[in-house]
Amino acid sequence: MNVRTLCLGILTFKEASGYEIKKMVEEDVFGHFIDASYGSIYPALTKMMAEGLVNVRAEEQAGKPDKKVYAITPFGRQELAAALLVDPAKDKFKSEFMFQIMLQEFLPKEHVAQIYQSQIEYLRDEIEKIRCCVGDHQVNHPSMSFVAGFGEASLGAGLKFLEDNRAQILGDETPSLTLVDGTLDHNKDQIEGQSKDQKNA
Amino acid sequence: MNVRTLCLGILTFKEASGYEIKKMVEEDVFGHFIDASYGSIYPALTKMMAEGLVNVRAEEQAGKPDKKVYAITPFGRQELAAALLVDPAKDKFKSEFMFQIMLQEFLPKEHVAQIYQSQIEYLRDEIEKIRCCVGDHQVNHPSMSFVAGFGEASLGAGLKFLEDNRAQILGDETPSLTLVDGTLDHNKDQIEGQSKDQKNA
DNA sequence: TTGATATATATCAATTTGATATAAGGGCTC
DNA sequence: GAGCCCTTATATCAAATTGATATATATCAA
Repeated sequence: MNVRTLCLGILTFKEASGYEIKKMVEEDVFGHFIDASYGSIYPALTKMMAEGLVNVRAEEQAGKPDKKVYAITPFGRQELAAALLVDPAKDKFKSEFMFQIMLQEFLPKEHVAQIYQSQIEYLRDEIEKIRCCVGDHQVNHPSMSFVAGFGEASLGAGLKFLEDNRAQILGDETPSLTLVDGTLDHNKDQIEGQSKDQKNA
Repeated sequence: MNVRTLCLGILTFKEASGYEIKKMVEEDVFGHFIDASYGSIYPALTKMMAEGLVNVRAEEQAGKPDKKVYAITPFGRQELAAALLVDPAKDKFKSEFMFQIMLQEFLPKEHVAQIYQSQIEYLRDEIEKIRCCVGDHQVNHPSMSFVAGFGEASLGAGLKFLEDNRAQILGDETPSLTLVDGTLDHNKDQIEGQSKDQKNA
């Protein structure tokens, strides 16, 4: 599946600008199983406009550049339906965190402890975001709550595993605290010595 | 993280050819959280050889082309350690299956039923593969069993969700086996319209 | 015998990423 | 009231990566 199909699919839920589509695949329920960058979204929309799969409405805005709001056309829906009628590709999960864990022997203990904690916090955040999505925003769409439920289940199980098997990787620190109320906080073996200005490669 | 780092990481476990590295990211424990294609692996190995990060040993084989077995050098290990000392990028999960489910209204019912069943079987296979990996093959490496455990937990929860929430997407077919202790409740009356079994591949 | 599958390396067009440029507005602080 | 960062918004582009294909041989099955 390519970015074209992805954009068409999103536009069936509501009309949107390229910028908004990007936000949706970053933050919305969509974000948990699809991905795309500006560099592919904008050209895809331009091309699909020329082909009549979408149409545009320029929304003038004080100061900011005009927002180009795209909407899917009947022809676009037709193309989408055709593009979807294939066996979906296998799920793909990428995790640099897991890669680093596999190679922990090459890393300072403090680094491993730090990324482990960050990963736990990241997963908690993601789960929280899904719950918010389902709560406030209209996840009236039945398949949306299904997809959200799946994400919550998977991420929840992963999080629980990380919480339960900390000792396997980090030796022992914070042994069994999560049982009380779920708020583990104090790492007696401090990580504070390290700066946290590491950049992604 | 790029393919270079990925190859170096894998080569710390054992020396391997480009072909074998590809197999490893396809089938081994690695396969559950990293990915790479021939088109990126081969050039990466060639370049890293020129840079002294790996070295090669040509293994002659009857008939087949010589196998070029790559091994990581001390300099390669040094570079790997440096490349790993960054905040890992966010996990990324891609699922065309979920995308199709979100857009099920554009798809024939039978197609949805078919991909749903395939997805369940696919997840069962993946979990089985992980268990095999841990069983026979040497997952002596402690972090390998950790990573395998994480995968099993996440995939297992996802699989259970699909099994338990079938009705939410497919209407009703194959209704109740998991209902004994399950949390889902509001399934009193079902539409018994179609009970065709679809076990197509 | 034909076809399919597996080992093995390699290339390359097409797609996609990730970073950057441009431009205006708002908010923060000092 | 200047400096700075963040957000909205579109767009481009080098570099990385994919996915498909080519080449060659061996084996197994129909």
